[in-house]
Amino acid sequence: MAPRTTATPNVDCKSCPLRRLPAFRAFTDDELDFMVQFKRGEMKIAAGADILTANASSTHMFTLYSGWAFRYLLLPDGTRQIFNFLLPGDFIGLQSSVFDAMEHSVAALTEVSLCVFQRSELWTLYRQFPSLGFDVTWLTAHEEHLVDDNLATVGQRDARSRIAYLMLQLYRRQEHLELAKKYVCPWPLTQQHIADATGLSLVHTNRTMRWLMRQGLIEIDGERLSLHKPEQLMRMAMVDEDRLRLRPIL
Amino acid sequence: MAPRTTATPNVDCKSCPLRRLPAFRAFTDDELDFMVQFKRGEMKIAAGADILTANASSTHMFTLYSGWAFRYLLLPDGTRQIFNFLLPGDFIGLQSSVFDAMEHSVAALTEVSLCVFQRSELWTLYRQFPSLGFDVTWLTAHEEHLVDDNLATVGQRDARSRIAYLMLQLYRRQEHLELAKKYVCPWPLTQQHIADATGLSLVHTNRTMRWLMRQGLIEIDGERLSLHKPEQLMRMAMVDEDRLRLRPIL
DNA sequence: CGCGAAGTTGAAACAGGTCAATGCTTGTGG
DNA sequence: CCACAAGCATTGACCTGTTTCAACTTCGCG
Repeated sequence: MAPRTTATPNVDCKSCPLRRLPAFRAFTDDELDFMVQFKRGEMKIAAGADILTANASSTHMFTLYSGWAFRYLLLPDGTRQIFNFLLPGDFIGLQSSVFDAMEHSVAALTEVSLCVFQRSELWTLYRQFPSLGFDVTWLTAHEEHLVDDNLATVGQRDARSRIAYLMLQLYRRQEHLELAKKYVCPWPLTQQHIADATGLSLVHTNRTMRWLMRQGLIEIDGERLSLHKPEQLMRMAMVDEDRLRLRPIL
Repeated sequence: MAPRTTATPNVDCKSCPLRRLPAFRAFTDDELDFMVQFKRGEMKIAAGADILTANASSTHMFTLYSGWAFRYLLLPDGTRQIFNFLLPGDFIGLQSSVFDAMEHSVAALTEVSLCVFQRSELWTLYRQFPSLGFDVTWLTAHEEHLVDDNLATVGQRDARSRIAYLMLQLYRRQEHLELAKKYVCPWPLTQQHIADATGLSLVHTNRTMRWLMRQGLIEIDGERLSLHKPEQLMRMAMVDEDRLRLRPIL
């Protein structure tokens, strides 16, 4: 599928179902009015395609509306580090707006739909709606926090722990968005994605996942992940209960 | 040395020598006026002491004025992951302002002096000076980028590469601040810091550093690091020339 | 002069990486 | 409808980078 931009939005921000989720803070009418005209359209990207490419400057920014994406970097030796996975409501491309260009790329993991914003309008947003400017900072700080967590995972945890951690984190985030419940969630990742996110080799990722399955801790069937013993997984992954936050969405 | 706050600033923002560096963007008079009254005082923290502690909410934010600090997390099993090192001009404690509390801690690596800001005033900053609000986002995005790099390093590089990378990065940042030149720079880190930042064991960190020294690639004497063959180090660390950016400072 | 923090080194164990082969789907074109 | 290719998952055998344990040194400092 080719990327496609629709000039006339199919979804009006004011009636956006994503925005209505209890996970997201309510906007004022003025803020919503601004968002409506800030939004430039919508766009679909096929699974596997890049949304933004490292070192290329883009004139657009996006909010992920549906599907999964991931931020990553290709190193000179050909290995790929995935920094984190993006779920609906996540903002994409801020770095390319704040600096000239980004140092990393963003790719669609599944087919993805995006709300499109004009980079040149970002400054207007800061000027006219300080509250939205603050939201942009919030989202950036939040994403940094996710990367921090991933760094702690890759730096300090062993293979079992890393994979358990990743699964718990992605389950939690989906649960928060009401995309999952009862420790069962969509799971579009290949083992290669998991390997690249956790810094493990593909082979060892496979072995470790098989081990987790044999222990009856997890189960994967098709694109569906079940966490069978969440408490035990959490102990293994050394995660504490982490508070869910009310968050902004653009 | 006990933490100490001086009510009357010794350094007026308007004549701040740090701010004058070519690395930092020039502020307008209005912005400077605002900063003067935004700043609440100064503070010194002894080497080794925490500046901010995980899960504790602080009413303050800081700009690092002199010395080194680092952001870190203690995992339940006692290991420590250092997310990144902070140098003069870096902003500290945004996460604790944007969320309720931070998930990580920040410690002084050397003795440190800080400019102190009131968290409750942050909102005023966004409202009255969109340009400064944008700067806060800039700094947050920039820090995220640093963590991204560190994650790619820990996830994909081997021991030699990780340590070479860390040294090059810290040299570059110091050079940018005119704290170093000719591939020689201050180096207050212990091997334990390096180990915790790179996700290596202390012993292996030591062996790897010795190896780098025996190869004549680096030299450490006291608190001074020399990079003897920067091109070779860069190849080993797989770093490309990275552009230096004009950055804001608060 | 002695103590603690930081650095150094050897030896042994092991977690995880690499290489290589195999199987299982799924889609596609003849 | 079958054959074949391509992507993904799986497994064995072997190898090595890194960890662990333990000892010993060096240095700064009270």
